[in-house]
Amino acid sequence: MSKLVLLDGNSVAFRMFFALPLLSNDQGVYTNAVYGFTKVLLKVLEEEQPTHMAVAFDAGKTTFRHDTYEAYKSGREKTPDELSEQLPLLRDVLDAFGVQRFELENYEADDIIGTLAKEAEGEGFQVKVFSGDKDLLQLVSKQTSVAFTQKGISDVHTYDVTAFHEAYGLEPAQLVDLKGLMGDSSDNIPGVPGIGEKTALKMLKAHGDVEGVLSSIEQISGKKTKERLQEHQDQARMSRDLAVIRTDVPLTEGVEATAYDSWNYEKVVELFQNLGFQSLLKELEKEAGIEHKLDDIEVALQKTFTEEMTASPAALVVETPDENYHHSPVWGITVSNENGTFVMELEDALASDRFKQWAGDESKEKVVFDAKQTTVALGWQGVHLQGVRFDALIASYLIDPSASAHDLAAIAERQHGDSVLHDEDVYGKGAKQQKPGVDELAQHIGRKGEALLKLQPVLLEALKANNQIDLFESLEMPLSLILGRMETYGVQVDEKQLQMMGEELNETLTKLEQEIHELAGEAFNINSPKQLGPILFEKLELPVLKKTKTGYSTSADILEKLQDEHEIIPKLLHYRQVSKLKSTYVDGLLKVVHPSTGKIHTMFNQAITQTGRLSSAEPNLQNIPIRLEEGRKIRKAFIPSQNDWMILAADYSQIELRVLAHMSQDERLIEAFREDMDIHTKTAMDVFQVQPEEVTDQMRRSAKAVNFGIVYGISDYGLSQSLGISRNEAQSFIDTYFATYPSVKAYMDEQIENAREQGYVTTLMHRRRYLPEITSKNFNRRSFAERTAMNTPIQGSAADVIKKAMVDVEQALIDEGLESRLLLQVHDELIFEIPPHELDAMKRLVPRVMEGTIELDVPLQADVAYGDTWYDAK
DNA sequence: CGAAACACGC
DNA sequence: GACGTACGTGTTTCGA
Repeated sequence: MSKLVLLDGNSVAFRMFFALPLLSNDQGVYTNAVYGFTKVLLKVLEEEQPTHMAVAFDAGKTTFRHDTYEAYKSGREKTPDELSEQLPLLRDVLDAFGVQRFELENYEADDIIGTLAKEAEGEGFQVKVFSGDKDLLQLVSKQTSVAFTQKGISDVHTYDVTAFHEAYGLEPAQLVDLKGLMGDSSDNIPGVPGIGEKTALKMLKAHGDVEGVLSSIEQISGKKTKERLQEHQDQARMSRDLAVIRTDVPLTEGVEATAYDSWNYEKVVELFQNLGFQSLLKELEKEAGIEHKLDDIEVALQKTFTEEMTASPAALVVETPDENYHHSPVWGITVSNENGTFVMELEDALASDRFKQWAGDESKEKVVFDAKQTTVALGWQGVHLQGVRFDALIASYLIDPSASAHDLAAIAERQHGDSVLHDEDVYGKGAKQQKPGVDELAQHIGRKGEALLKLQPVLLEALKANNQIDLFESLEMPLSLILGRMETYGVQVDEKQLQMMGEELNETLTKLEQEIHELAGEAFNINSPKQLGPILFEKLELPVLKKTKTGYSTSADILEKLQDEHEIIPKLLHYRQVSKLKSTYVDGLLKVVHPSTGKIHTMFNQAITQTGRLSSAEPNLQNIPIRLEEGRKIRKAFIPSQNDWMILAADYSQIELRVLAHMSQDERLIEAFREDMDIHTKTAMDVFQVQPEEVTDQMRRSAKAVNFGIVYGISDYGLSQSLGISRNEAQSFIDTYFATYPSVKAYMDEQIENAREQGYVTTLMHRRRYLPEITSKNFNRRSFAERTAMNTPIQGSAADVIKKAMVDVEQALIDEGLESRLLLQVHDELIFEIPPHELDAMKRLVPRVMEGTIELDVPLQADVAYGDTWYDAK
């Protein structure tokens, strides 16, 4: 059967413009709307497989609708220049794809679509319309369905007759009558004042259409409604007419001209190159099965580690194909220096004393990508690596943490075109990963070594230009070695303890499961929100407070509001909590215990967060439960690795707010910290203007939430959610806070100003975060960038401080000849294991070093706790 | 295999 | 007038 796909060009481009960040290509032309439009087009062509296709555009400013109603679509904001300059490009896109386009003076795109759809229907076509707004829904019929993009590119809602009935309870043709009565503010269609969607729907269900309603005014209930209908009869008729999509537009060509065959590969490639659509080009190549070939480089496959390989500096690659370098095999080693590029099998390298000596020689300079991975991977092979001077991963991350893919291939591509293939393209991914033949492997990892050597001076220059040499050399590089040691050393886990807890949790789960099924009256999978939703909100008829895009929301904050509605709720909440503990923390941790040592070796990612914080993965040891006692018990399973040793934890008190006090120079905040006051109580006193003894729990809770918001850059909405208050109240809290601490306000404004002027904000130690969206026309994007501008210097500087403390603590341990070991970092907290005889020394040393690592205008404070397990270090 | 929903920490 | 709202990691379910 023939299938015609019709796309509303302006409205899709408009949606995409606001949905996507303001991208521009290398000539400075904005391309986000074109990009989004192209994505939609590609998707439509692939998924719909149309035999016929056309895109309609609005032409000119005025249409026949303005003849009947001058104010049609008035009051709309002018199309931003950034968008209108993209519209001509859409035509190039369509031409390259060989898609017919239509536009006609005096008519809107909607009318062209209506006309083509009608004609196609007459010829027995199946028709599908794509648009960014709902006006076109009136075209829905047996043969025609209408899809509109909600937000983003992938979120598309399709309406056929059935779906339309379900959504509106009307016939598609009645949509115009609906608009006739209720109007449409976006098109400035007046409708009947005072009549909204509810009333209009009710009347239409009873009387069919606008005429039907008007001729039975007497039967309409409600005096006001009656009066309004009487008074605005003509306006209702006119509004209805305005909403009607024409199906008789005098097009010069009809459906036969929209026949679609396929697109021309060369033309599309050229177009994408001009527009700078790298990712789309890649997709094209993949689909066309075009393999990315690079010219072979000269690589020497070595059996022995020769003298010429020891030249300094050298790039070193230790190829670990699995993401987890603690367990990954090593597929090969590259050394690249002035004498050439050399690749060795691991076994051959390990058999070479000269290699081990070279690796351990501090004076032999090594350039690597991911110093921690390289050092740790060699460490597991019994090779002690020293002399690592430059880590391209960390350099790239410091230069711009947002540069999404910090993999060598991507960095090399950015700096000097593609010279390294992506691991995925060489090895395959997931279950399909495979070790290639020696020659292919040698080429691949040889290229990595060469790229590294070339990259190093370029990245170094960029670091210099950013004033980040000190940050790089004195903070992040030393830190990466420390993190590597922490990871390799690992944390001891009491497996028996975990297993016991697992059994207890299982019993609780079985019991709760039974009770929940009983209360629900049927058995179902409690872990499935999709099954749980209907049970709660249909079967048990609990009030629906929030929906997700796929169904009912059953998240904890919603369930908490339903606590008293049904006794199943508390049990559900408990079930969720216990099930999380069991799966993530008991089973999850047991799964990653190293079989021979009984230890857990996490990986700290030093190059991922946008603020400069670390993250931890496989397992994540930065989110072990603490808030609720039941979960906190998990910490009993984290124990010292040697008999009689202890766990010692030291955490900074309010480090972010102290950093804020220092950077903003706010006198009240500085004073509060100098006098060591409880900061939330102090904030409550200042904001509510009360004496210390008048601060209620509620006041302190509110103040704490506001401080939390300051630290994490949450919005008025976020604050309102966490306090369970309205958005307005939340906003007025924030306003009062800023009025109370004017220097903080000034500081925040200054950060936003910085971001606007330089494009980025910085931390105490020159860490950087770019915020291009600070100038976005999209309110959300701009607001988010503004909050980020305020928050990143605070959170990022706090991250700087604790990172420096880690470097200092490690040095102090060496200087003092202590055996205590740093195990973990949890953002504002350091965790050690210590021999008992070092307890007194560590109790003094750790806070002293942490507090003294940097001098601010407020004192830093670190509190120490210790015990036999992590649980007891409280 | 990837997306969505949910939950844990800071 | 609506937008969709700290980050990062991990588990489970579910549909392609």
